[in-house]
Amino acid sequence: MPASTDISTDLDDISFLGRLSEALSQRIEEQTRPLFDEAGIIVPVRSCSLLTALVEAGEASAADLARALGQSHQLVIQKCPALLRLGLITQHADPADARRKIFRLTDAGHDQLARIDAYSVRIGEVYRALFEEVGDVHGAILKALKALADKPLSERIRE
Amino acid sequence: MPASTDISTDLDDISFLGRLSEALSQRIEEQTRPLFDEAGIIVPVRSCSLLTALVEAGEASAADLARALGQSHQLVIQKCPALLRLGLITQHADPADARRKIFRLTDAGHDQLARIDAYSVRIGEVYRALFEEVGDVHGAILKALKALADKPLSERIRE
DNA sequence: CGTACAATATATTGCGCAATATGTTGTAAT
DNA sequence: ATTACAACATATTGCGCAATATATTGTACG
Repeated sequence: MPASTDISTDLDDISFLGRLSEALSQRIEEQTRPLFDEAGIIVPVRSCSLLTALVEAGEASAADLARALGQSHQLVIQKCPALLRLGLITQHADPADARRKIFRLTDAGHDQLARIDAYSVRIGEVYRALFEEVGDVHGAILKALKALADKPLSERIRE
Repeated sequence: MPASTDISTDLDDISFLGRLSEALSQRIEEQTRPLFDEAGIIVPVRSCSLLTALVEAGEASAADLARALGQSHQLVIQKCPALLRLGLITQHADPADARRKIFRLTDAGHDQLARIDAYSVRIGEVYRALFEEVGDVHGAILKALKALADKPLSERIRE
């Protein structure tokens, strides 16, 4: 367990917001894993979206999935071996294009997605309640992301 | 450069907030490094707080720094060799306790902190302006962190 | 004194991601 | 047809962090 004590909230420290948001990310991930374990979900938390994208596509290559997810296709390829080992996906040669290898969900993969799906409504409620409680975290982060994309810190500091 | 395209904002996905906050953390870090390079700051972005804690303490062991920073002392010890190599800190035996090794800032280390310090006022202004623009991101994240510490996701989902 | 235990430092290993490099196969231009 | 290039898959390497294990030294207590 990471040391989850104080985090500097000093506005003059350029990284303080980075540290805070990273801490939130970690906390969510570390609270998700036990939840998945209880529910018999063996999918790596970081690969859920991959499976979701795959079920939506029916079948897809690593490059397809990467495009769908906005990730690098190297990252997708790094994640796939674990999913293959867990028996959640299968890999096939593409008869039409020898470069491509096609992934498909197995029955076990569908089962896992169904288990995840069983939580989705409740999860939506939980997050909405959380935002009610603490304010619109995700809206705020989205806006901050966009603002920093439009005008990076370096530019802001020069003005 | 990480693929910085779309990120799922689907509330029903338990990890969406984790991904969002991680993206923010990454964006800040990747915008900080070039800024540091311009300013002749060679400190690893993630080790700034370590140097700050060290200058405040005057001298400190890895365990001291870990306590001050709320990090594991293993992590501190992992960061120190790089700072030693960069000539920013020195390591000394503690005459009073052979277990402890004491770190001190070198002149170069003080110089680096001075360079960082030269930005701090401006950085505070930039963040305040950012929060004016997009809302109180850091307040929201802090509250979310606290809320999840008080009542974890698993508990919230069961209710 | 000696024995258990606490505190410290450190090495090792594993995980997830980024970056880079390589090799293969399709495609388009000449 | 050859040549160049694009797309794809994959291996390798490195980074930062977490977790574990180990060794050393101090401390407290019998």
